[in-house]
Amino acid sequence: MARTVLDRSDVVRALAGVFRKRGFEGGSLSVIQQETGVGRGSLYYFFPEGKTDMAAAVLEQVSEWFEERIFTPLRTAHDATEAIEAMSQEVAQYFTSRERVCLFAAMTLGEEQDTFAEAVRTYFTDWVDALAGALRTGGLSSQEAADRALDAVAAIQGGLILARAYGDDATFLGIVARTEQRLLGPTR
Amino acid sequence: MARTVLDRSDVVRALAGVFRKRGFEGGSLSVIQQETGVGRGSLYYFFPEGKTDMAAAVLEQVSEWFEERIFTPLRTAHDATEAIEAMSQEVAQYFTSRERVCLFAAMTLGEEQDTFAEAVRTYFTDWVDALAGALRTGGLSSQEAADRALDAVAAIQGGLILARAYGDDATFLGIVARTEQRLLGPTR
DNA sequence: TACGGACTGTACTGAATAGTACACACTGAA
DNA sequence: TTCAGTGTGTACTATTCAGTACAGTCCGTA
Repeated sequence: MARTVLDRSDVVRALAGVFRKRGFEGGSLSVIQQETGVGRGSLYYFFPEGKTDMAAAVLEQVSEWFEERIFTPLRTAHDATEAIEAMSQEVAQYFTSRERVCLFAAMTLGEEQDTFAEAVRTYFTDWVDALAGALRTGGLSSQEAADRALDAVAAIQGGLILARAYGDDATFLGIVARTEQRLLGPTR
Repeated sequence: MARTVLDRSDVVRALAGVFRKRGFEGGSLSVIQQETGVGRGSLYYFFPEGKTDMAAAVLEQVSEWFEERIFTPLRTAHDATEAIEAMSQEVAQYFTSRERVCLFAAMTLGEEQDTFAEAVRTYFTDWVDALAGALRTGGLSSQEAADRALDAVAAIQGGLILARAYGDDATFLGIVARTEQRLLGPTR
């Protein structure tokens, strides 16, 4: 009976797509089955705990991507300006190619809130802290760096909401560009 | 059999609470019944189309609140600074007393996206346009006003996400305060 | 060739789901 | 005191849901 053989990370990628489109609660097992082409058997083989396991795996994959492409570069940067420009570019490309949805932000809503509270907090604090570190490297005070970093991450997340509301990438890209300017701008 | 008699706006307010806590998909009819104390019969009496009707009614009520307390004051303001300070205060109080959830933002996710796309777009454009108008009154160029207004609304929305992620109102209030400063700050 | 582990599809179960039907109860007006 | 209108609670249905069970299949190794 077995037809196509997939490995776990393929399934996780497919799941991420479903969750981005339909939300975590909206993506029922039947929908997941249909849209990923992965059967019920395989789904429960890979994720014995069901949907919760699936969401955790997806979040972990997203987390790894950000760690590798955003957080670590920010942390190890010698040139703050370069690092922040790189972040903007990566972020812009990442979200415009993924339905303009941040799955961690989506997990702050609804029932699943509690289940993933810690993972969500870690994701955002990692981002904010890494960015603040780069800003301090660039010569900002600790307080100023922390504030700007927090504001920047908020602006990006809010930008995604507006981009979805407007059905428009340009809005998001504009926000990211101005956020970058503000991060690199002079102290008041 | 009938016990308590409610009117529609009470029910809508109760529904808003449920949707904020559990999300739109998460709030099943049984949960809604239980948490609002409104029976199935009444629910379908007030909202014949079911959950879609309920969500529409909730969004309309939120919309009216913002129109009255935020958008109209911004539009009719003579003193831009005052109007923007008032907006900050209203927004801060509104969201901290409502689970830090913007229901319109929540509707940009998941299945319900398409159903309410127009209402969501209207809500955000109304806000951004009203704010941009106030900024122009304050002496900013059209372009600068539009950019700052968009960035401010994005910052507020992103601030809500971070506040939920951190389980912390202070984060949100800080973001709102700095957003206000940026709105009122000098042109570069 | 045989065998075990990794993987897959399908048929099933009990619980929960949205929505319907309807009898009932209050209220104000005639 | 009747009556219509506005609500309200409950029992019901058909559907969908997450999760289980299990037989079947492919692949690498010996």
